Amino acid sequence: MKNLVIVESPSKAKTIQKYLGGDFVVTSCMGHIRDLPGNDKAIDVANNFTPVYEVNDDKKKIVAELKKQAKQADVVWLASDEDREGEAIAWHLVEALDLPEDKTRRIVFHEITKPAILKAIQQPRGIDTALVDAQQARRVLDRLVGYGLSPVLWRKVQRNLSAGRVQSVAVRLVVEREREIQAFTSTSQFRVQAEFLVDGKSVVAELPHRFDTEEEAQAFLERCKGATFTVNGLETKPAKKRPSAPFTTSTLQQEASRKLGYSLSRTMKLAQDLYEAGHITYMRTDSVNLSELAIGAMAQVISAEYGARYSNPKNYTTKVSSAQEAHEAIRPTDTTVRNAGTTEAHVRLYELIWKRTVASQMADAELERTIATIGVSTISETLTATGEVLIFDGFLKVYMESTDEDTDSEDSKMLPPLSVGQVLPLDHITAQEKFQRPPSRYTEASLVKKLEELGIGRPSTYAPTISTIQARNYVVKEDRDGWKRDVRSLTLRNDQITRLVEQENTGAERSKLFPTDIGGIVTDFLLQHFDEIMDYNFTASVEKQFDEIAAGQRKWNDMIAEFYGPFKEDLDRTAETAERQSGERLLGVDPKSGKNVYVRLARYGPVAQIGDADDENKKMKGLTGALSIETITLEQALELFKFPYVVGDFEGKPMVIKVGRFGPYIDHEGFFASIPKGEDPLTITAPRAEELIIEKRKSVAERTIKTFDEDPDAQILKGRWGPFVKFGKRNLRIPKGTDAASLTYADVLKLADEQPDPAAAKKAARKAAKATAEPAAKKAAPKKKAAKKAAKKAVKKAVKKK
DNA sequence: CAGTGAGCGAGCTTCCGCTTGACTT
Repeated sequence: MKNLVIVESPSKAKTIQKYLGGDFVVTSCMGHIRDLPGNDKAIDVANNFTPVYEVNDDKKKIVAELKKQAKQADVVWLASDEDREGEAIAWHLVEALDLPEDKTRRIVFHEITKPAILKAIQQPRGIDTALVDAQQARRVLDRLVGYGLSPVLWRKVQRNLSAGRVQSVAVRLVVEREREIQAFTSTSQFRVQAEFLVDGKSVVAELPHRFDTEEEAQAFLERCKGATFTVNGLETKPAKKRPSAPFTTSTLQQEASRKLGYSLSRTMKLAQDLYEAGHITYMRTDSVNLSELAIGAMAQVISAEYGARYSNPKNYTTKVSSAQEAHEAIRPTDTTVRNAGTTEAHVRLYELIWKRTVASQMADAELERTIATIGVSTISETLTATGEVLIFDGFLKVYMESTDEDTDSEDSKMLPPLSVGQVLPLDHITAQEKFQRPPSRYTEASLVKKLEELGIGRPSTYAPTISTIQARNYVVKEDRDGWKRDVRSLTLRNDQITRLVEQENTGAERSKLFPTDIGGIVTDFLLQHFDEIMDYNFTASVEKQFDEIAAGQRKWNDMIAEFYGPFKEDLDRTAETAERQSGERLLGVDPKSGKNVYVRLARYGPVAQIGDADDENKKMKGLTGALSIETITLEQALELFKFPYVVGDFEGKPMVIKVGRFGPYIDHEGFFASIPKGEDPLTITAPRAEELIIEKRKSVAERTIKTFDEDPDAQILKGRWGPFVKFGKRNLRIPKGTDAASLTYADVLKLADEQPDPAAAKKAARKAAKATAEPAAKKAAPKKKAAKKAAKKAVKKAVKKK
């Protein structure tokens, strides 16, 4: 073999193989191959923060294979991405594969096109060790921060929690936004709009200022009685709309969320599939750059399809300062392909990418905006009517970006032809009460947008980060019901003023991010003791230092040492002095018992408590639904203690309303039915409870394929991925091609025997760990760690085998 | 899933960023 080329992704390897031909073998390493081990030996703090790297467990096979191939090759070309992480991957490959310098070449390209690859081969270089050092600084800093802060949280707040440079700031954003919303008091104003009828067409004009009170609005309408309305001025201005830049990871996530309603992980999975099938370029990118080839190809498609006037070839420059631009923007690999993808969801995402990319290469839309000033004979103030006419649609023919804010500005309409001095016949004037909107809650995608603006996180981590903060229960993605409020309006028609009070729904949310109590408590705790890391500019400031390291102006160990000194002091001081955080609040006094009522975070979550901590007869109830420690009232807390109660009898047995870990439910002598969110468990009626029990029975029956007389704990059920056997607490898989309904109890026992029991495996692994650890414990501690690791592996293996 | 919450204490948890599959009830 003459040449071995190593890239990061197998799909990329396949494409490049086509461009390079027979003298080259192109293969992939699947991203990072080595990393710090997950223990406290990973960084030798006392020795200049020297990191210890290990080949990742899931990369051992790949590394072995690459090593073999590298030995046989004359030249090894390291073609990992052209950024900090990519440079580090190349360096780790040199180290892990023992590559001799004289047969190793480092090459880079930021687009996968034949000319770019061939050019790169002509310009090989060595490893940029300064850039590698910048990556090491990044890696070590993140480990020190994450593994430094998390244990403090275990001690001071709750077990299994985590903190880190990226996730903790993401949570902070959600927590602070929620507090802004809670603190927001919505004031209203009256907006005045007049509607005229000109040749059967409606012209809507607005008073530029709003009234704070109904009385002022009323007074204004009174003054408009009997007035004539005349066009005082007409002004037309040309305007342009520009297409948006092609997609990056973050903008794709935002648009797929807004236009298609996809979650981050769904979008990324679909994009990955399209990428692997060769339909789109790489989907984890921060660049809006398009290759020259792509721009040329698109110009042809646009001219052919829409006419030359619609084509406006151009490249975009990124506005994101943290961008490393190792790849192109996300675009179709072949613009002539209008449809791609195997499922409806894939097709829709591809279409979105196609339209966005093509639109980016099209001409601006041209508009004409008209502003008419309308005088009112009885007063000095004027009304304004605005209209918009599309002169040339340009890129709008293909694509229009949507926005996060669902503004209630009416669509800009066309105005009928008007002339100065023209008298407009009034149909009516309405003063409508308009409430100020509180800041909007984050969606997954808008939180990513915010993080990107702050330079926090990378395209490959946006979706996982948002998943992590939900997995840790710092943040929940939920729908919330709104509430009704009165909206007043006054309408002047035929010199008569009528007043109307209508109800509107407000505050309803869909798929928005809400902080949990634990999210709030952890954020406050970290802000109090580690304000530097929680600062929204922390990442930007360390990034600047990483850049200095990359430029060779600074040694990475020095930078880390400078950071770690004060950080370690904060860690130690906090561990020693900080009290355990429970978010406890005293709500007031229970009128029945005269005891204090508290809310706080207990072991299994937030609780309300009647009685002080040392009260032997204190009572506790878990907080349910949307109740939170921060906002719960005394009345709401006392309501919780009304459970459990009997709502009525059904089939001779009582229906008891209870609140469990997963919310309110009906206990019908051991048969459980949840009370849906949005229904108040305190006012539920007996007939409704019966209905819920019957519904639940039906769904259980539908789910059940077969039961066994021999063992009521064994059932064949329908699951999300087809039929499976529920065997006590275990779930057994049914081999492909087996008719689930025909399984006998003996078959079930056989399946149980064949398939490993993860719980038992875990137990066994623990035991094994203990057995090996105990004799070693006398001598040396490190061996104990090794045993633990072995145990962990054994569990993983046992579970995997299944 | 389904009434938990004391106290003791063993054993455990955790970061960010680069990649795919394997797997999910």
